[in-house]
Amino acid sequence: MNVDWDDLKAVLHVVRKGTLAAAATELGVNYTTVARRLARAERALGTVLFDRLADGYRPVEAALVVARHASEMETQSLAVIRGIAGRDARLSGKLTVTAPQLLVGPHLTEVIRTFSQTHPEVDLHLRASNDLADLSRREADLAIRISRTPGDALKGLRLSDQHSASFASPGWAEQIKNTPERTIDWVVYDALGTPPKGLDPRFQNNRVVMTCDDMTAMVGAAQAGLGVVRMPVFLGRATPGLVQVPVLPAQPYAEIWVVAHADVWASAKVAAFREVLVPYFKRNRAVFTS
Amino acid sequence: MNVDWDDLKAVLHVVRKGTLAAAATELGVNYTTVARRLARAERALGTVLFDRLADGYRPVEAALVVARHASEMETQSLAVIRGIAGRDARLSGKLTVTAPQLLVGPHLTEVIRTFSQTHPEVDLHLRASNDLADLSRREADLAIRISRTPGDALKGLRLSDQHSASFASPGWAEQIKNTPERTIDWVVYDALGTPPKGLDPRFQNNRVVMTCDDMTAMVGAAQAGLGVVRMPVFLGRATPGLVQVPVLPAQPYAEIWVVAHADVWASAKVAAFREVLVPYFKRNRAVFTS
DNA sequence: CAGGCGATATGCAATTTTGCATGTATGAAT
DNA sequence: ATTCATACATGCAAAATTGCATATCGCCTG
Repeated sequence: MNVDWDDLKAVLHVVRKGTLAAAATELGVNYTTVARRLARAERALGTVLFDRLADGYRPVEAALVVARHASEMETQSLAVIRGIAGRDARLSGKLTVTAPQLLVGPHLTEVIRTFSQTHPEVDLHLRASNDLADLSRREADLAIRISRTPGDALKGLRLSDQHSASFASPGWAEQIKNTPERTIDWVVYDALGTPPKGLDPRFQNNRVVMTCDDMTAMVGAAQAGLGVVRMPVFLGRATPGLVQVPVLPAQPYAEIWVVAHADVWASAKVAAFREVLVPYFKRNRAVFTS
Repeated sequence: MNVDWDDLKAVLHVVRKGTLAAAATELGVNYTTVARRLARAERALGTVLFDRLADGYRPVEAALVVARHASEMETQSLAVIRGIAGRDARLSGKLTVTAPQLLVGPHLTEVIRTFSQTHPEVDLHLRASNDLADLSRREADLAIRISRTPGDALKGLRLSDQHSASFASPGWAEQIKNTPERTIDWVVYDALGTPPKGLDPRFQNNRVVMTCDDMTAMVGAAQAGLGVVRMPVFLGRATPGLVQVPVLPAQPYAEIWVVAHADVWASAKVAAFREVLVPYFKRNRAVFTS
């Protein structure tokens, strides 16, 4: 009575994805192989695990039992990878950093330049991304996030306060200055849907002209003169074609954090990167706050 | 960054056993294979895991990290096996029962006869053994133990009280009856080392003639007339060539329990076996107590 | 009701993994 | 010093696993 651990992994992925093909893609093998691993697992456990349907493999209850434990095994295997990475004392090899796209251009490039001059042996990968890269799966070693929460198993350090303010094209700035009573168009986040709270009382007429789910796009819209956008002050100031407008006074915004999984926080490369990153943000605090 | 789970298993076993050959035996593969799996794991993790010494593989610290997590993976894989076995509703297939050797002859054979007549489809395996079969590893589904403790993750049911008393060969019985003042020789467990507490005050001269670590051997010694042995009453009464002697009055002894891992306790075959076992001991309570 | 899509099944060949046989090194016992 | 036992290293052939090409099945759409 002995099961192949990798067969359990196959069961786990088929339970998760529902089809052989999807599971195979995740596992990086041919789906035929997945089918055969399932068959082997069923033989080893002496029980049927899936109903073979025309539209996929449907797990029977026993497969859910397997998947529950296999999932815990996966957690442990990820912990192995992090544990090894976290003990890595070399200042060489791969280091993956993830950061919001908009922070990269104006700021991180400079941090990265300094870092790679100091540590030329490190093979630095940057994932510019807004989705939270999964630090548990070690898709990135270190993340720079605009958020107050470091997350559960993660360790973090606050890099900087931030303020936001309202920015728009010079045309809008002119109009707002000259005729503050005219309607002001806003481009806002989907999640909000309305112009921000805390507007200066001089400006009474505000409406939303567009909502959007991506700040890069909103910056583009603002540059094109579509309306006013609330954004972090570092971004508005650094974006050509935008000027600050007094509609929304500067107000606190989400802080900037650097976070990593606790297991890899102390590793040499991650620590070395922090040693460049933290002083940079300390020096440039004025850029992020009003 | 992806590790083969079975490679982690290889690391675990080599850490535990210290040599390729020993780990290979446990894994049921050739040691060459183990060596290659370690090499693959080291390549995948990008770190050396073992010092290759002439007298074995010595784990470096990173290997201990791996082993810690792999051990947890092993626990989960065992839980899978038990979880599947525990859901098994069939009254067919393999069922492994373990019991102390000395209970088998006089009693369990009858239980087994009844069980296998009622459930002829069950492939019953009996492991007569004194060492606690590892119910976590499912080396047995169900254990009959002489002990008060069901154990940690185990579920149990008390089958019977037990009393012990002193037994010896008819020659000794004669001598004890006629000349109670003469020295009485004892054969006792290693763990004790001295004649039992609670002797009848009529018998003042007692000495240990031999200590032993196995009850079967002690029974043999008693039959051969070496001395008096304290044993469960069911055993003394059922053993030809032994008679009870009044040196040690009957006194409580370890209870008889049936235990199983909680995961498999409710499975059909284990439940069915209990349904024969428990009434048998209920009916025969008098055989085990004085 | 024909055709296309998405999903699984299966035979066969390529590749990978495994085991065996043999060789080497080290330390303990004679 | 020699021998023996134990443990690892490696080349090669056998066995097992894998991927590919192709076939099949059911469903939805037009």
